[in-house]
Amino acid sequence: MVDRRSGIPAFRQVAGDLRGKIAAGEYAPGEQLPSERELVDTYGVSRPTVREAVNMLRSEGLVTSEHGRGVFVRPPALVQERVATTRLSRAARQSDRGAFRADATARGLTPSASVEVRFEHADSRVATRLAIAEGDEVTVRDRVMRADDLVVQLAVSRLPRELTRGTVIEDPETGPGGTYARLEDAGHRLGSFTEQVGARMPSPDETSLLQLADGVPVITLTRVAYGADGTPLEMNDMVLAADRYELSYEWPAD
Amino acid sequence: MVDRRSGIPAFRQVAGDLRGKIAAGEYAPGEQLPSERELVDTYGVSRPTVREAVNMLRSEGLVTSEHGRGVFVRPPALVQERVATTRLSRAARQSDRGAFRADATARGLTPSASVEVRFEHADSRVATRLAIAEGDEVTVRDRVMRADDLVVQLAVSRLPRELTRGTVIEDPETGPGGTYARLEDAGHRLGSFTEQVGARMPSPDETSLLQLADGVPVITLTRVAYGADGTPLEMNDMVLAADRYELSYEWPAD
DNA sequence: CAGTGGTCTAGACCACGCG
DNA sequence: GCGTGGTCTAGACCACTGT
Repeated sequence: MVDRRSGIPAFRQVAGDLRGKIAAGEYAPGEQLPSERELVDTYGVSRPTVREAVNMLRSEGLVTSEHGRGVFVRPPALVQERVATTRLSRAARQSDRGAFRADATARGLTPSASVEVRFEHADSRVATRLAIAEGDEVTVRDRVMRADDLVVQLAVSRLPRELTRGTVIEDPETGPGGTYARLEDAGHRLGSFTEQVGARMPSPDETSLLQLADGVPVITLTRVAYGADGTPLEMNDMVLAADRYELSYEWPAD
Repeated sequence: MVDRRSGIPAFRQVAGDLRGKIAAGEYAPGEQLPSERELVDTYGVSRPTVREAVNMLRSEGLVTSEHGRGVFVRPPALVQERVATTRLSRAARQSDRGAFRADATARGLTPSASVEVRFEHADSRVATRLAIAEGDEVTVRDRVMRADDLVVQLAVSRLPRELTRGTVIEDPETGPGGTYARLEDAGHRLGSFTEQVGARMPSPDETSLLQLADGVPVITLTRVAYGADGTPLEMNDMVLAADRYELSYEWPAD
């Protein structure tokens, strides 16, 4: 029963109580919560009030609701670690068809990807990152990556058109080692990488593409690959489901 | 006006329409949306339906509502970049009082922090990361970091008690260069760092502490500092507001 | 079929900001 | 005082899942 005189809104009290019971393990992961109509009786509030409480928990990622079935405590997602430094090593590049395929195969999943290649003119952000002039032509590889038919990652890769003309980088299929291997074939030896990491809530498009549950943010990742002389060769904007990935970096102390 | 026969819920149509107008710049950043009662007339739906649409946009981080004032388009937050490799260099360590203070000062902000030191016994996660036995004593430094009195970061640092006994690491104030400098003073030369990055929605506690707007996730960051011989010296669990930080990493291609 | 969550209404009253 | 968002009710009907 909620305390009417406390000044705390009823739906917050209900949400807080349920949250506490989930944290205490009273409702275990995967377990079903009492139905909304039961909660109405338990707490002595109306159904919209109960629903507002449940919505709160959903947007925190604590529960999911399934139409016609019930509301369930979300089991902790299995995160997969993604170690940037080793997965992009030259050795890894030579052994397989790009880092993504290598990762998935190593985990016993069947990787697949839809690739679409197009060409566009650099906007200011792209021009800055690739150190080219605004309006210069860039090759864009737009990829949707799946593991066992579940979309796990979106990636948009951009390169100065000069670097890709006449290479298979302008084909959907780039062959063993992926784009980076083809760049090195063409004489552009890789020198270094940078990655910038952020997080935000997904757009509705991303929610449906990545099949995200409520309350799951996306990790945004922008990688730039530089040549041995420091020239930017490629930038790659990636979007990952935050409940499925954890990024890992390592570097020497000095 | 919503289309009643489309099968798309009314609140989604309203949310979609508003989202489109925000994306198109029809409602510019910082600008006020029409009041809920106006939207009721515009779309021909009830007020709870309008509110559900607005709630959707809030949990996407697109708008904020201010009681008694109105609903406003959220202006893009100013992110501050945080380059892991350079900010933790030995040079940076010698010049100031830890990386956080150096960052804030460089940006013209007044840094402050509340530090609380306590001792606890390692649970399985901590034991694994620090390569000690479960139950071993660890020194815990619990910090709330502020820039101009705004809380920007939470950090919980843990070290094996053996390494800190008799050092100022067990005091709230660790002096120039912070914990890492004191570890090196004690003969524990740093060898490497690892950082694991994830994202999730904040708990209610974090929301109020970090003064997070709706629809803003937090970035979780676990750093482990290793000695030159590979022994873990410290682990640091950090929580950052995702709309205020962007992490940056760089490493050589091979 | 019964039970679940999903959508929606037409109100009511409260709390806050501002002129 | 007036307009704003915040909270809450007591229903109604729909859509989906299971038996």
